[in-house]
Amino acid sequence: MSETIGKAASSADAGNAGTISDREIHLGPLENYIGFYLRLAQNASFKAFKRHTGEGDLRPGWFAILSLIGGNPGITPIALSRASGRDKSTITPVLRDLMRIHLIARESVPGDRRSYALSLTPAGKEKLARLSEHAARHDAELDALVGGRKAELLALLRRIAAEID
Amino acid sequence: MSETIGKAASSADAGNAGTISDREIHLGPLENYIGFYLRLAQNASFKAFKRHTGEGDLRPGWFAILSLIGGNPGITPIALSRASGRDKSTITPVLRDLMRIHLIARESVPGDRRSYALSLTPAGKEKLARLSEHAARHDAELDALVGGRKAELLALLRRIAAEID
DNA sequence: TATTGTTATACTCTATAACTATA
DNA sequence: TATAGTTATAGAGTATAACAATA
Repeated sequence: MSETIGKAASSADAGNAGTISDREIHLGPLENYIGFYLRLAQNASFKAFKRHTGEGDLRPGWFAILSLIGGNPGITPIALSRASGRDKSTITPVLRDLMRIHLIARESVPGDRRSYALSLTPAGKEKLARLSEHAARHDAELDALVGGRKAELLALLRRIAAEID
Repeated sequence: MSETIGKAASSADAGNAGTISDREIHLGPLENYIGFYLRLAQNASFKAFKRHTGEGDLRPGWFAILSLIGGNPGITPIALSRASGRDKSTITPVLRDLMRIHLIARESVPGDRRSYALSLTPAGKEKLARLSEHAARHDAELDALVGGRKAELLALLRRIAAEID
């Protein structure tokens, strides 16, 4: 019924008369809200991911995009935006950055002059490989936490991602 | 091995020769990354929450804060920041906003002149009650999706939130 | 008319660092 | 010295709306 988040639980209780100390916080309804813990978990995971990769030169949003282009040479920006679950307007600047440092290349597509096909450059492939190592290590950490219930967790998260909204 | 996110799966295939269409996107390693789906699920949940409440006058970050103050009258900003898993510097502006529209009140605490105790005003309690209805409806939607596995999902998310980082 | 991609703009969440006033 | 709170600043993620080019 009473809980504290993260490391704060172990901090000392100041023992003030009328003040609520860390140790006795009531989360109330929040405690059973999936949305609340989804935010906490995602935030923690994001921070850990940045720590694992950010020391180098990765920007957090890049990995999924590079990975999708690497796995789908010729993919268009619009398909990319759908696959990554973001609006197309958020893809443009990422692609611009990746182009600027020559990790990806664009090529016009014969059938449709509005669009273009994306692919990784050799440097992009190298970078993706390096990032993948970091990402794999990161996800291994998550895997260790969820133990044998990873498949179920993924299934639930996928369902939430797909069916809500 | 092949998957598409969200509603894009049902969009028409343009049938262009060299282009990757929505229907055939390979997520690759991403498909088994907890972090990837954590982001998608959290984002979907967040959008749905905004849709449920945002029509009114709620700002997304407010609910958790109001809820924590409501459940812990006299709580201090620093305890609030720990309970909500955010840095103290992110709490200040939220409290300022909530003060400005008179949903919360502050009172000095006898033992420590650096800090102060927070509580909901009558208007704050009313607002929290109204928001709680929206939030409950939102979480009920999530509950329906996860069915009988809510307890396990919460346990896993809590563990990720607490032990990563 | 609808779609692809870009741009402009804005909002939210979050953090770090430097500061003050206390403790 | 260490902690509570504030401020300034910055960065990531995301979205909407309006636009040009093309379908």
